[in-house]
Amino acid sequence: MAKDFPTRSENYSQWYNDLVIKADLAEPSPVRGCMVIKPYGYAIWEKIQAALDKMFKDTGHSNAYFPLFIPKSFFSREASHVEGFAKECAVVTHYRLKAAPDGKGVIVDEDARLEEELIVRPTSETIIWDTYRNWIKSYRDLPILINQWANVVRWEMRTRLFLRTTEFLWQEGHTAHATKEEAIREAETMLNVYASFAENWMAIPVLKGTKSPAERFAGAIDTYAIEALMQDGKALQAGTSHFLGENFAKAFDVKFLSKENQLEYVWATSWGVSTRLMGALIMSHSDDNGLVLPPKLAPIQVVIVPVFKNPEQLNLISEKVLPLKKALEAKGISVKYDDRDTQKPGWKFAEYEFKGVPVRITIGPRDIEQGTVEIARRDTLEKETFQMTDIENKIVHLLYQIQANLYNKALDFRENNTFRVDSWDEFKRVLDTTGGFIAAHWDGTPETEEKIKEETKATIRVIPLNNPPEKGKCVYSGNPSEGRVIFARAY
RNA sequence: CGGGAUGUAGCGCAGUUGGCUAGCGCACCACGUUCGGGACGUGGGGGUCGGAAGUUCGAGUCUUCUCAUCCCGACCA
Repeated sequence: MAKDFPTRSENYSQWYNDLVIKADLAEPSPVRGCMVIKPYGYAIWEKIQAALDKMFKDTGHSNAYFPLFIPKSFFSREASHVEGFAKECAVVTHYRLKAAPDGKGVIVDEDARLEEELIVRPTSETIIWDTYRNWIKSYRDLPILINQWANVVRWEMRTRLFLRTTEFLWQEGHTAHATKEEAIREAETMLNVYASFAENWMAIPVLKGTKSPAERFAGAIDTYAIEALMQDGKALQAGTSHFLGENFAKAFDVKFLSKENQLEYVWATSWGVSTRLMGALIMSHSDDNGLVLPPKLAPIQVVIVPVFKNPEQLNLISEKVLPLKKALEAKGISVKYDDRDTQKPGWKFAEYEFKGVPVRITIGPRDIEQGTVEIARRDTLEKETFQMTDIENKIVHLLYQIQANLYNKALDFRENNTFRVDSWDEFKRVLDTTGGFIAAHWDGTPETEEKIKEETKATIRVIPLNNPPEKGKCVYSGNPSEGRVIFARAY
């Protein structure tokens, strides 16, 4: 199925696209910019969801659900928020169709025009803060710590499967607090949740930091983000957490009476990750043989492929495999025993390799004779033959090893592709050769940031948290700088 | 929304200066031999050539219009 699969060095974006489609993760749909997420891809998303959902709940949050549609007037309430999203909103103007006069199909019924248009949510701050107004009267009602799993729509010009689609799935947390300090702490907590998820589950090392004012979320006082480096040297924003200050409370008139009987505005945060994480996962670990999945997020962690010539042989093999499968499952491992006789072993090897299954066990007549199995790992493509005894503990250990190896490989890659740069020529040279993260001095002005973006397409990805202060000269303007920030070309 | 390209079977493509029955590879179906890294042979099914109009005895091929997709820019999680 994956013959004629391009390599990363030949054509990285073609490699990515083909990988997504041929590994059965997702495919383009009849609707421009929207994708169909296929069962195998959705199974990975479900694992991501389950892990994150638990982390949200462990940090005190509850799930709720708000409407898909937002009255247009809500958007004009917070000035910078409108400005940020106005250009990419889908708008519902009518609520009825009717038969076309010529009898061919249906047309929009002009008599069914909505008095106020509805916006398909690009994000839910407005409708949620409009709702919170009624929920919050006293400091006793705070904090509110809510998350929702939802789909949103942003009418993007150019789309790519998972990385940027018109409709995408995500979670958005929206919290309300009595004090500024508590809200900031919340935004930072969630950034740490995201970072820890990325590193421990996705095996992707990330940089934590804040965004420059130009890259900030529309309506935020401060935007925190985790940034990952992809194999082609481009950065990918993998999650954001915003401190929204009192902006939305003021826009939607959400006030509470404090302990001191003072009427005060509520402090807000919002934070989200999307199906874009799937893109990050795919691009971080996969190779020219296809997808590579970290065991913790692989829908199938172990696949068992029998090698047989006839049903009698298969029966002999199954007698060994079924107890092994049970033993592995008892250890919480998801196992697929592919005993189909409609595909050849070689075909199955290639298939599961392409789909990134971390561990493959092969059992054939030879093994039955010798009491062995062959174990192949996807990350290194190594194969080894082991005695059947105590094989389940070996597998458990191997899965841990693979998870750790993928993280370390990705970390090595990032470290080898992060450059301290002090001259403008070097800055441009790095971008045009290897790409990667560039730690450079910046004078702190939006003008310089904009100029750099115009000339190189590189943007400030993050101003790292706990950035060590370091006096220097801006790589572009030569003006004084207080510390290095991270530049890169980004997705 | 600018610049470039492409639409022929599910996918990837060929199809000459217009010519008679539209082809190839992969995939699919049947049978047989195979089965420890994407098997082979034989036979088979599948097309209003993106759409509309026009030129012509005759259009996949020429003309006009139209729609769609992809790439490159501006915008973005």
